[in-house]
Amino acid sequence: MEQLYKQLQLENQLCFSIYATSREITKVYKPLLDKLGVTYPQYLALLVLWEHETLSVKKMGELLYLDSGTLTPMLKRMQDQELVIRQRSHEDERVVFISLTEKGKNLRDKACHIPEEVFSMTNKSQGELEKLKETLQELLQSLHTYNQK
Amino acid sequence: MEQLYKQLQLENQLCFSIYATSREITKVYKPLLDKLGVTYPQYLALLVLWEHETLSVKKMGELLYLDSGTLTPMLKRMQDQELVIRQRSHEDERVVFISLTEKGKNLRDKACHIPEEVFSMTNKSQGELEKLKETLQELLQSLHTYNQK
DNA sequence: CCCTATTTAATTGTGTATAATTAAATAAAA
DNA sequence: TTTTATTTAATTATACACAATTAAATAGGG
Repeated sequence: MEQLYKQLQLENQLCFSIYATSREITKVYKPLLDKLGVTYPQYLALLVLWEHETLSVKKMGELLYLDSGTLTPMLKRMQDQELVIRQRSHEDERVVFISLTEKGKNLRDKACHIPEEVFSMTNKSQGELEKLKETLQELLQSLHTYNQK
Repeated sequence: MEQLYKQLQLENQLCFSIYATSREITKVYKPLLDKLGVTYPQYLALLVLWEHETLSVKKMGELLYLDSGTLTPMLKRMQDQELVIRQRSHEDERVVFISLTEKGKNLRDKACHIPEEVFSMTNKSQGELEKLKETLQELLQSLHTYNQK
């Protein structure tokens, strides 16, 4: 039983180190994203829109692992800020396409230097972070596949 | 500029792989924690209480990297479920101590097997996950120190 | 063609997160 | 001792997250 209790110690929880690190990263981004007027999840939406130009809500949800309960209100807030346009498909009225406004497109240049600024806070080498990212992407795939079943 | 745009691709974002993995892990825990009647953040609170018996809200916040705006309402919900007791310190009326009820203590035995069940979903070796945890703990420390300044 | 199943967003309700403010209590300085 | 600064929770307001449900539209089978 002692051995089992030991596995419940906070210090031994990989899940907690991921959970806490994720929130600390969001805090590092905060002052940088405040300059752009967006939150961290909104920044992720911009990343995929800068890459894809136009996306359905469903496709964005697949890329970001978020569902419509999260995306719909968030994208409406981004529409209010005139960062994105939401329009229903004519071919299939169930589908809503999201695209960038000029204002949304222009934020890309202001965001360019964010990755290196965040990198400088980590005290880690590029290689170490690259390795970490790859391990997490594999883990993410395993867990996501399991959660889909 | 192309090089800078490339760094904004979702696939190149370590931050996103941490963020998405964290949420997928929470989903893996969901059915296991439903049996105990708690959420994932509530489970983290139980982990530290099982280790420390009694804690102030401040101390719990330091351990979990959460502030009173998150903990106060969460601990009130846990009190409503009769998992914890909240009582103000007599020495310093600003301090609120949190301790476990019998019901809260007893959940420990039901939680014992959760870590190994989650482990089995990862498709990774113990060693690989241990290494991942250590890297993340170092990163967490760097980011937290930076966020405190 | 009609019925059923599926797909897709939106909505609703609950539970975190966090910044900013408030309020109470303690400690420290003048 | 009186004032000032600090500490600690609680409160408030905003923004995610996600499960579950709803509603509309499309697709597929008979």
